[in-house]
Amino acid sequence: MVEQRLDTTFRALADPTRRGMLASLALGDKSIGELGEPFAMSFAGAAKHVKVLESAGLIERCKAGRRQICALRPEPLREAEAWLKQWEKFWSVRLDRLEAAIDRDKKENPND
Amino acid sequence: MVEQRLDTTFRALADPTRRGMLASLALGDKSIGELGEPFAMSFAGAAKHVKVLESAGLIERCKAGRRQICALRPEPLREAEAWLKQWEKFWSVRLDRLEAAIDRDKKENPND
DNA sequence: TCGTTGTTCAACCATGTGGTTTATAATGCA
DNA sequence: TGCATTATAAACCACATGGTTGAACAACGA
Repeated sequence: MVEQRLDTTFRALADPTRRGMLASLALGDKSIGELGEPFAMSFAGAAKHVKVLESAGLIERCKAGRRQICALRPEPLREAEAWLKQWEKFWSVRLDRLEAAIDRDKKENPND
Repeated sequence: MVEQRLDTTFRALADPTRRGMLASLALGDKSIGELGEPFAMSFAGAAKHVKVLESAGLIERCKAGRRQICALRPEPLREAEAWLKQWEKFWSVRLDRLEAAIDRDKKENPND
C-alpha cells in the first residue's frame, strides 16, 4: 500500500546522510564508495545507508564491473510530496489570517 | 538549523499512527485520549506518539482543565514539502516523456 | 470529600538503527 | 598468477523506538 511506502520513504529521508546521498545522486550516478566518501564513515556504514535508500525504492543499483552504480529513482519522493500537499490548505489558512491581522493592524495604527 | 528540523519532521511522519493523528487533528483540535482512541493501544503509548509530534513542532498543546488539547501546527510540514519540491524537476522529466507519449497516442487515435 | 477521568512519569521489554570491525567474496589490472 | 579495489555479510555495540504496566497526580462532578 501507499501508506507503507510513505513509512519507508519518510524513514529514509529522516537522516541527513541519506538526504546528502540523494543530493549527490542528483548530480549524477555514483558508486557506493563515491556516495559514502564525503561522510567520514566506514564503507560498510555507507553501504547500510545505501541499502536503506534502495529498499525504500529511492535508488536503484546496477552492476558495472566490480562497482555498484546507484541512480536516483524519485517516484517515492513524488508520493511523499503529494501527501504533504494535502496540508497546504492548513498553512495557507494561517497565512491568510496572519495577513488579515496585519491589515487590521495597519488600519488601526497607520503610522507604525 | 533547517536540516535538523527536517530530520525530526520526516522521522515524525514515518509512522502511520502519527500521520493518522495529524489527519485527525486536521478535522479539529483533540485531546490525547481522543487522538489515541482509534489506534488500539494504551493511553501511555498514544501519549508517546503525541510527544514525538510535539517535539517535532507539528502540534502544540494547551491545558483545558484536566485535558490536554492538541492543535495542528503545519509549519514543519511546509518546510518538508519545500525540501521535496527540490526534486520536482527529476520526476517532471519523466512526466514530460509520459505526456508526450499520450499526446502522440491521441493524435493517432483521436476517438478514444 | 470521594470517586472518576485525563494525564504524566518511570521502569521495563523487544526490536530497530547507526555505527564499527573483520572476514570473505568478486572483479580488474600489472 | 598475484595484488589492489569494490562490495557483501556477519557479529557486535550503544542507543533510540514503540510498546507495555503500574503508580502517582490534577481536576471535575456528585
